Amino acid sequence: MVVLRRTVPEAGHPVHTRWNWIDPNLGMAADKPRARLTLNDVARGCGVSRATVSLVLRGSPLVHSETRARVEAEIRRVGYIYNRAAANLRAQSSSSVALVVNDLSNPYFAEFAAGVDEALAAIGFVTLLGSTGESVQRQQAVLASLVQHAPAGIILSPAEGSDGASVARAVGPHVPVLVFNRELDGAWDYLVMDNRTGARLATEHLIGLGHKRIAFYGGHRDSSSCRERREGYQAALAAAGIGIEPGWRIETAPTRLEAARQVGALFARDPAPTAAVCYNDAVALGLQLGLVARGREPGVDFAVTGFDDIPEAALSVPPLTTVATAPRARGRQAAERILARMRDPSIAIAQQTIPVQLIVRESSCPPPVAIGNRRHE
Amino acid sequence: MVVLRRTVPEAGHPVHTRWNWIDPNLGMAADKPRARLTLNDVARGCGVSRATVSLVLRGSPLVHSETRARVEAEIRRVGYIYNRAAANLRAQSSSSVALVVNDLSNPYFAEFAAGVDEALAAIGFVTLLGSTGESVQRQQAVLASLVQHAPAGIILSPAEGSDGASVARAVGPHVPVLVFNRELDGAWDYLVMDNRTGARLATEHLIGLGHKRIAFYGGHRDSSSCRERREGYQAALAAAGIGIEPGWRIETAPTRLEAARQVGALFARDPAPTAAVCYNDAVALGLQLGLVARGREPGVDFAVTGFDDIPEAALSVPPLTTVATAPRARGRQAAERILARMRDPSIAIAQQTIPVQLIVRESSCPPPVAIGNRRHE
DNA sequence: GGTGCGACTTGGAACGATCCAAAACGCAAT
DNA sequence: ATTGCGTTTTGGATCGTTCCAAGTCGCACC
Repeated sequence: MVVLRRTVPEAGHPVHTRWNWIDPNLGMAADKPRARLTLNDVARGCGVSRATVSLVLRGSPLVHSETRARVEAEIRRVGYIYNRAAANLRAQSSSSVALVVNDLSNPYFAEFAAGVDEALAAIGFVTLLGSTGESVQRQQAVLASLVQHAPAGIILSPAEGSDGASVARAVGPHVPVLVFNRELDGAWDYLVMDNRTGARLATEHLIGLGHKRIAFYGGHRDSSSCRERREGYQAALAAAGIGIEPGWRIETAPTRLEAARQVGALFARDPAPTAAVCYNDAVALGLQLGLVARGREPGVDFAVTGFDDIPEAALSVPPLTTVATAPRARGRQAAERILARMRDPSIAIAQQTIPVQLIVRESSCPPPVAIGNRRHE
Repeated sequence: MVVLRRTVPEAGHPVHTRWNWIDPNLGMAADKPRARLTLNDVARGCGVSRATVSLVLRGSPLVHSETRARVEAEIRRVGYIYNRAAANLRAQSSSSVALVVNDLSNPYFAEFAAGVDEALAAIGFVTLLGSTGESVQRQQAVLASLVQHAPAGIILSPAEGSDGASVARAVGPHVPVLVFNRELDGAWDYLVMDNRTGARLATEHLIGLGHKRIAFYGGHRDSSSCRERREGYQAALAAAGIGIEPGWRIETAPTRLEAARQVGALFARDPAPTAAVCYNDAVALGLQLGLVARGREPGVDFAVTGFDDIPEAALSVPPLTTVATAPRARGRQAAERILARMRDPSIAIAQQTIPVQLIVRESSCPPPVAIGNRRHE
């Protein structure tokens, strides 16, 4: 068996990867371990031709039912396994889709990946997984590697700071790409969440409860999803005639830990906000922890909303009001879209916007000053 | 482009899958969209033979440096993309590994998958993903589909209730399999956590703090990992001469929600336990929520330990004492193992046990009756 | 001026499937 | 016996790569 080992993942020129030369004979196993069975073996085994077996495998109506039965019996008897790579080579088709995510350990993407795989598996496709760990260099290497397996399409959630031109160069002109979750410069087929509307809904919900001093909490300034959510937040405030306090836009890494650490910034000046629209659920949960640590009670004297509706959101104390996007369904949708483009490459690229839904739970309470119907668990 | 659509995923006979017959000409795109470039195109483009280009691609020392430069320039110029499927077909080798997990949305497996992909990507392999959603039938279908892509090996975390013989039949005799996380009847290469030791360590830790009434909380009775952890728990109690109260082994689904719901069972009889060794972190976190809901304070008047050390464990209130198994490193380890067996199939199958480590945090406190140095945050 | 040799290069023949045009077969009608 | 026709079957050619044996080339040596 020949093994090619890649050395440097040349980030600059992903189209052409160099390998170490390894003498083919070097790793040769001494004994020939009875190669995998082929169409020919099956054909010989039951006295028909390759072509007939191939037709049987694909369920063609051309073969006589008697012949079919004989062939199927033989297939089962010898334990023949179809070689899809060979079939794809000849048929110039593919039966895989590549999924490249920036962070698999994020439960949101894990759910998304599960959705993609679910939809692909249903039609006999497989998912080629690539994870970039938010590194643009690894993303180039991963794309270069995946594209060599001739996937029917690529679903990409770009690493932060990705360059559209580099991605286009790595992927080449023949594979349809669906960009998910983040924006990428250039003309791409998109599947993006309606971040603005989501954040607007959450903010309007807080305004409706009586809040006037509302912060936007967490996320990176330069992340496109964060920017869009901030815009939705600002739009809602502007529409309600509420002024925006720049000091109430607090930047943190989008993790629970960082969000918990930065809570102090919310109360740096007087008057302090009475509610916060958070960048996502992780941040919101971190904020709740941080509030508790400072002696405040989220859902009672400070209102919090999140974004994503990750499984923990429903189980936190208090349960988190958030904006749901159903990542698994999104994964299925992404797979459907890439398959549609694969079947008809002439479909125009477009921007599909994912609808969002506000889920109201106990973390969003009226402001302490407002007297009224306070919900309690 | 020919599309084969699988109909019924025949669970019984996964070796031979039947497809609907679709007339090849039916879905034919009218315009021929300029096929992908091949070695031949590159060769013609710079006036050498296929063979030479092939040697250049694989970094062979046989080609003249001048020729190499010319070929590399041409490769870059036309944007040639290597067709690994064709290469694998000829070389009878493979550059992919299949990863089949029972539940991708579980952060533990997501981390594991990230580790696998990390290790594979480093040597230019790709990960074929398959997720079974804990369904034995889907597992058979997924295995049958993946094996057709001729992976170099399969890493399998079996769905609950898997039958070893069925798995062996679906996979065939030529692909090395590494079973992870769960036991599977038959002779397999294993990578399993040291569940007994982990639970024993946690239990001993609680005993060392002064607890005498310790429950085992959560998990399914018939899950092998749960059984092993229970055995470690029992071993520690027995070694300390503490009797086991059968009513303190409480069964729940291994989720946060279910664990939170069942808390009442812990306090059904008097005297009630003062501590609980939990099946895993999800259960432990659920238990903590349930305790709070009943007016008890975990880490102050009731001690809790978990298993897995998921990211949330460090961030819960109180932070969770747990047993760490470093899933990402386990993923890398699994990939290494499968690659080793791929390179030398004669390696004997074995059971590799993953070392575990007790991480002590604030959720494990001394029992309320014991007077002494109570830690506090 | 042949011979040998090292350094490169190259044209088929694979790999395991699909596709196509042609062949074989059975059977009824001429 | 021949023809025609519909149903089944089949042998190459092909997909894009790798491998191998055999090729070309330049040059030193006798």
